Amino acid sequence: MKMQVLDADYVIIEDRPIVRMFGRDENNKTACGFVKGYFPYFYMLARDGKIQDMEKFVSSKQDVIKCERVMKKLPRGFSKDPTEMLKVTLRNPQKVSELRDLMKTHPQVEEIFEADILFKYRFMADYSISGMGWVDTECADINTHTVKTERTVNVTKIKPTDQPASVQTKYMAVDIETLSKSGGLPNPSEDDIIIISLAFYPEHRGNKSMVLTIRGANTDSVIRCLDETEMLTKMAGIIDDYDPDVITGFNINNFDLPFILKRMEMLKLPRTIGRCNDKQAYTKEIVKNRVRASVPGRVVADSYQLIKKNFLFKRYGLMDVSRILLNQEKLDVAHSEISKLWNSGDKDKISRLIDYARKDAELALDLVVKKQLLDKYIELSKLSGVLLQDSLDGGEAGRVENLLLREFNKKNFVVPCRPESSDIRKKEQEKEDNGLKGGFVLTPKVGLHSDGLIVVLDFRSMYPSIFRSYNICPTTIVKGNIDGVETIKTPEGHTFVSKDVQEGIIPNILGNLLEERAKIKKSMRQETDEEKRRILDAKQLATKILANSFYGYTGYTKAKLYILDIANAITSCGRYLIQTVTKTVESKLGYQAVYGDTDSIMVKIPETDLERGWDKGTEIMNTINSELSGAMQMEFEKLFKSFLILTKKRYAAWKFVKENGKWKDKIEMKGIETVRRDWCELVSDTMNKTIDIILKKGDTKEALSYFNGVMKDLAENKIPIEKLVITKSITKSPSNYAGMQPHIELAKKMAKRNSQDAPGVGDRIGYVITKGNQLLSKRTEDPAYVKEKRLEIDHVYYVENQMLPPIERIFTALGFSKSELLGKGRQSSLMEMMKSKQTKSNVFEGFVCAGCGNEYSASPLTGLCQCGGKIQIRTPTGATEKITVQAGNV
DNA sequence: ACACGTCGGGG
DNA sequence: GTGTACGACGTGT
Repeated sequence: MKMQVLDADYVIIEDRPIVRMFGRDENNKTACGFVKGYFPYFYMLARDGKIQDMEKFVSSKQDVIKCERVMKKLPRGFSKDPTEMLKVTLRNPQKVSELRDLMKTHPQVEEIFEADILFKYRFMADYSISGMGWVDTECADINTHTVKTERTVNVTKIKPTDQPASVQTKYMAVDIETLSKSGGLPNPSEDDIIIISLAFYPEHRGNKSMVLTIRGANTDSVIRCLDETEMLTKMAGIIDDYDPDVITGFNINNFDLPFILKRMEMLKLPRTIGRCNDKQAYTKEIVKNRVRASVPGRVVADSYQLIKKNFLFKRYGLMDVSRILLNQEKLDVAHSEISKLWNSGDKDKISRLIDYARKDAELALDLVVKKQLLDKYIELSKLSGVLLQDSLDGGEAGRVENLLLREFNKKNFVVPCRPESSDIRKKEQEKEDNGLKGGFVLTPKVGLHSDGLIVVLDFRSMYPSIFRSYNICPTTIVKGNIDGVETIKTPEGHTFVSKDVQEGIIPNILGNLLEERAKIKKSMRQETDEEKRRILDAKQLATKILANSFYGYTGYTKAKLYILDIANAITSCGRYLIQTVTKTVESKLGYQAVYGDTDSIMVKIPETDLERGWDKGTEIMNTINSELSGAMQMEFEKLFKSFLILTKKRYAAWKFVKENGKWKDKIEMKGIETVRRDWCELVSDTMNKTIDIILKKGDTKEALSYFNGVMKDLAENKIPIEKLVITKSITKSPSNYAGMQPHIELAKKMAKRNSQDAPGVGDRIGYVITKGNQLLSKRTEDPAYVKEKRLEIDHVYYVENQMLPPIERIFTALGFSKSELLGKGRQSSLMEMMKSKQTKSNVFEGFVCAGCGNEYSASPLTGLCQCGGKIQIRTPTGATEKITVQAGNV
């Protein structure tokens, strides 16, 4: 039997572990393979070579079934030869941590290795099995009541294999409706579930979705239940019947699944909604307010969490998300409406609620299926080895570690245990003291560059390439002196043995990943099938993500292979390289590098024609690359027609790329936010428009006058109130807020006016700021109320608190002052004026009256001479310049 | 600039 | 389960 590994765990039968692999076989049948006879083990290194003492002690321990002397290579620091250590094999995985902790206190134990690896991952690593990977087995079918899969086998041989056929993954979405007795969010210990909706892909017995309810009609896809117990029992039955691989839903990890499981527990129903009868599904609070669900044999993929990780939106509600991503509308029912509809006794109203619930499940499903949200995670699992569930929930460190374990073991190295919390504190301290310096950021030539093109050059896969070209790895690092071995020194003096002596494991992994990525990208270019291209794209993205994780991993204090010297070696090489390139560009080629960050450089060329700029860019790239080693190369892929840089890490550019011989343009922004949830729409609109004018017309004055116009409209109440609405949400009952918060004050006000329709806990509330002399929080108002009562908007607030902070940054970079933004004319302070005059070779000497010629060393506050004449600046040449001096500026 | 706390999604 | 622990955005000395 061949099968794809969707999930894995183990059970103890007759005091022995049995590994279980869940998935689908080559005939698309759900399958479970039992593997017997595999046992947990770990390694111990003796202090001062006193291995026999340690051996004697540990072999006497209960549950130790084997104790062997083995030759293994140590993971930290280069050593030519392996070291003798003890491999301890146990009967029961659950006893490993106990024995490990005991041995840690033993005086003859120097270090323990690989004693914190999950048993399923220990097994998978030893047999080179990856999550979502395929295995080929020799096996015998068995009958058992412990698992529910269509095919269950005892595996006698297992090895990884290529995918034999495409299987159809089954997805099911869940959504529940509940009523809250207490107001606020429903609570499973007191509120019951009234509706459960399920959506299926592919369809389930001809149904795209089904709804379970305890009120309303009984139709084809609506099942009327007597009570909650029957409803939950039927739900479990449908899950068994449909047997999904992936369970999804919108925020199921933090709401629906914990709620369902808690209700099942309270109603004493078995929570065996996974693929086995001996383990129940459960949810666990990881950190406060963060719950993770686990269903044996299946994968829980929360569409809300996936979208939040993969897309940048202002809001992540199901309503907003399905509108943007699916172009579909949610059937909106306000929370307060749910109980009204439910208790109305009206068939149509209840069926509206049922439709609403059905649609929510369908949308949650569509998000995962149509937007292919799992593709990337499936590829990350295949590459790194972790199970799909862990690819979805876990971070980068877990993936890197899983891959490192496999590759270290293949080359006869052992992997250290995860550091204890005391070690982590030490490492954090060390990191703080010695520091981990990041990339080099070129001081930007602030302002707008539109008088020529900007050639943008990037190092491709900079950090992974540095690992490779300097053979950087925990296994190759050399501390102190080493004789007779060829080494490579980084510019900052970190030393590694050369590749010919021993190739580092990380450089080797990265070499494979980068090579794989290049291959995938090549086949992508030839692939015409849309579906296949998408998969290839997910694959290349996964190789990139994984390759880029290694640098961060070495500087992560909780990593098994945290080595600050390595992280620093990487960044220092990066800084050296980008600075070398800058020198080449500026000294040798004579161009100006207007900006650069870590692995990129923006070069200004005196050329406005895109085609000629492209040739020039290619020429610059070639010159740079001819001076770099083969492993480190720069790429030239884009030109900026105009470039507005505000500060380090903040810029906007009008980007041009050549695709299939055609130019494509786009506004690219870094570090400049135009959308933020606490900004009203006017801010985002104005910012985008301003940046557009600056970049596309290169006309800063027009941008300024556009902005002045908006400010004028604001002052004259010409801006539609919708554009001024600020939205925040109420998270707890208004009386529980300690401080004064604008939106909470409004909620209170609205409750006083009309308690029925007032926003409550969990609601989002939109407000505007009105004029008045009370505290700001007291001047928040409901936009509808403002319209109705014709209240005045506090435009000063909107100018100072909303519009200016972000937009001022842009204009300051262009040399405009705040007063110009406000449309009051140039009004820079005299101090600034003096400074700027001095730099322009006109040495400032004082002030002189344009009327009577009277001299002043400081300007009168009025800006006018006693005679009434205008004050001007006096310079040694006698030249004067007209300035408007206004009171209050000195 | 920085540390510290809260909120998000769901009904 | 041989185990790990969110991230963005807000406020506040």
